[in-house]
Amino acid sequence: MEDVARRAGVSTATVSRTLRGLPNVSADTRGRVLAAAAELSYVVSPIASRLASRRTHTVGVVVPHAARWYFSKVVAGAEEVLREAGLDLLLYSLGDLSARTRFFDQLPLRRRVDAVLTVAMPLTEPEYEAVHTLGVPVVATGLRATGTHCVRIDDTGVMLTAVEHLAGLGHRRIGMISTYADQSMWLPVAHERRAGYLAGLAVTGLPVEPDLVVSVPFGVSGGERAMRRLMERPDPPSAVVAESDELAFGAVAAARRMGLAVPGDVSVVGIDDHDLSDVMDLTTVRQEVVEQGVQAGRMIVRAVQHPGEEPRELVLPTSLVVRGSTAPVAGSSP
Amino acid sequence: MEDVARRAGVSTATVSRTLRGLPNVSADTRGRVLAAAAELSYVVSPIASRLASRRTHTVGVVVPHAARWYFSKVVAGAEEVLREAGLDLLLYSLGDLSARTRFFDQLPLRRRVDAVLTVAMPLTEPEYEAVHTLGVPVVATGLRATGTHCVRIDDTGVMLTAVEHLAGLGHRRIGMISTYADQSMWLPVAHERRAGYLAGLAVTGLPVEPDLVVSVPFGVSGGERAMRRLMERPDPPSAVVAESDELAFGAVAAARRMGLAVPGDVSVVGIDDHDLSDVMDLTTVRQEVVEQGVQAGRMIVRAVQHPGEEPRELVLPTSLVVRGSTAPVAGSSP
DNA sequence: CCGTGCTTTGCAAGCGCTTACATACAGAGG
DNA sequence: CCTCTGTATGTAAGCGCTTGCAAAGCACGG
Repeated sequence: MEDVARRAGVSTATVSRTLRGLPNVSADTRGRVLAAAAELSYVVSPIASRLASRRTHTVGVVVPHAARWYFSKVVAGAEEVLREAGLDLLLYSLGDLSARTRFFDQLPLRRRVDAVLTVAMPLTEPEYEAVHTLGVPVVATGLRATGTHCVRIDDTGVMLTAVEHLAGLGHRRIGMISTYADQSMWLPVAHERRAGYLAGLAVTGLPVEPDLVVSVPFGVSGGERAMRRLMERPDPPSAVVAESDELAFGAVAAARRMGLAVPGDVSVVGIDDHDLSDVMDLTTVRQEVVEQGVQAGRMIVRAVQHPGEEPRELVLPTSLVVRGSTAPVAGSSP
Repeated sequence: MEDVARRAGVSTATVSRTLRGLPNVSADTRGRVLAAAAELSYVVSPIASRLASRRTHTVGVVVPHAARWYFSKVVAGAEEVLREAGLDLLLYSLGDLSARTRFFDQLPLRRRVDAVLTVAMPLTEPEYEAVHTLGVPVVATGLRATGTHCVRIDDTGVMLTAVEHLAGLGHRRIGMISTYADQSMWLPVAHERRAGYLAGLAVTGLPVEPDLVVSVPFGVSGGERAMRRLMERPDPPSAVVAESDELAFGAVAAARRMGLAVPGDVSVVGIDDHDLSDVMDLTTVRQEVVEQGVQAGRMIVRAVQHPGEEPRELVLPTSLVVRGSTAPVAGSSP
């Protein structure tokens, strides 16, 4: 920077101001500085500038599992807008429980970030407090959050939509594939979607049969297991809603492997509109995952610029996508 | 840090040495310092330490498309080992061509990283030079690289395996779904896999029919389009290999939508063993994608610690996974 | 011609660490 | 008892920026 200053015939302070686009630099000076910087192909050292300005220009993004479809989409969406805003993104993938406890114990984000983005991470009370000792704004995606900004979808609503769709096709006995807490992650979402399922039954006047809800670990193989459990019953349901498309994929596969036709013998609907849902011909309720990341990124940027604003909540719309995995119930009037 | 020093009755230099685990600190002092740090719940400021030590402790990871299956897996694998080694990971998702040119023009990694990891990014000569002006070690995954470390699979070998499998089932006319350069990404991989396909034909004594190779953009819908093109021919092939599982998914879906049974009318094999390949019942050649990330991460760590070592190349094994999308050719002896 | 209020620029003190170098001290060897 | 090594610690000079404050320059009205 000193070289640039010398070449432009100004002080380093002026170079600094110019390069950061501060207003109180004359056009003439600005030109000389920019020229000098270009000639020397100089870029400021972000590290030095962070130390001096006491801002990290970094946001911590913590996800349960970076490689999963949902999370990688959200992260990709957020990455784009954060980079645009000049913020670095520090990814923490918590993976298993031990990584999670270590993370919240040691809080490696201390002194490293200006904001935190949690992606579908329900925080326990102590975890919540731990994060807040960082003293930086927090934005949550993927679930309802209190006390922080958040962007999410209507998790009960999506399930309600799914059930209504099936009921509209004449299905009277609808099973649900739910998940149980894998390390207490996702818990609230599972809960809300289950509530949506129940609400759907209520709205359409169907009876609740608790045995028709089976809970499995998240993932394709969980979906398979759940489907098998449902369809091996003496009185299997004629339709099944799954908490997510990946579970639904497993369900469809399991049904076919059991010799059942989808949707002939059983209809299946998922939630997400996963990249492969079209290929699987899966009826689903679409959510815009990348968009959630983008919006979360915008919230982060706002929060970094104006800390201490009222927590804002953004609920993104969803929509039913009807494909070939659902059909009128067998035996209904043609 | 000063507070810790005072509390432990030593100088900040000693605190620094202790906290970084340098050897020349007496056990007694070490204990006092650690205790003081713990009591004050002090952690060093990574930023200050980076400025003073002139090392960023950060590695730049550049990928074409962060949200895609392959890339998010590699990144997740690398993230784990880099974090373990105390290195931050700075993700650059290049997305489209304009982002890419901007990236290599401005080189935002300047003064930011101690190493670079490129994931399945064939670099043009100028791009290669640009990256090398950073003066840091570079590791490439997903393709053969010269002049830098790299971890990859045998891209011609996987395709050879796929073709041999089909030939072994009696297929004599095997189509291939290839990709064409979307922004010159992936180019070399596509090339090598096509070479593997041709090698497979040669080895099994099958004739080359250039029309049986169709190139489409990467993705499920590309696979669909390609399959339609192949199967609408007057003389469609009895089997198809796809450059990747995602293309194969599209191919299978397209076949079914055309009323063709898989594998009854046409066998399909992919490359990857994607998370959903099992559910799609797709025969494929498995590669360990997360493991590639892990190994690349290890290489990065080594390279950061011992810069200037000979470029190393690591070729990971692959294996054929036979599922239900391939069967003996119709009309062959039962 | 001088005081005022702007805008533009420079000065210099940090930001919170690391590290070369100097120092102190303890035991070993003569 | 004294020098010689080697280890343990302290001193202080940076690392490369930002920024509060002061100074300088300028136009303007009185």
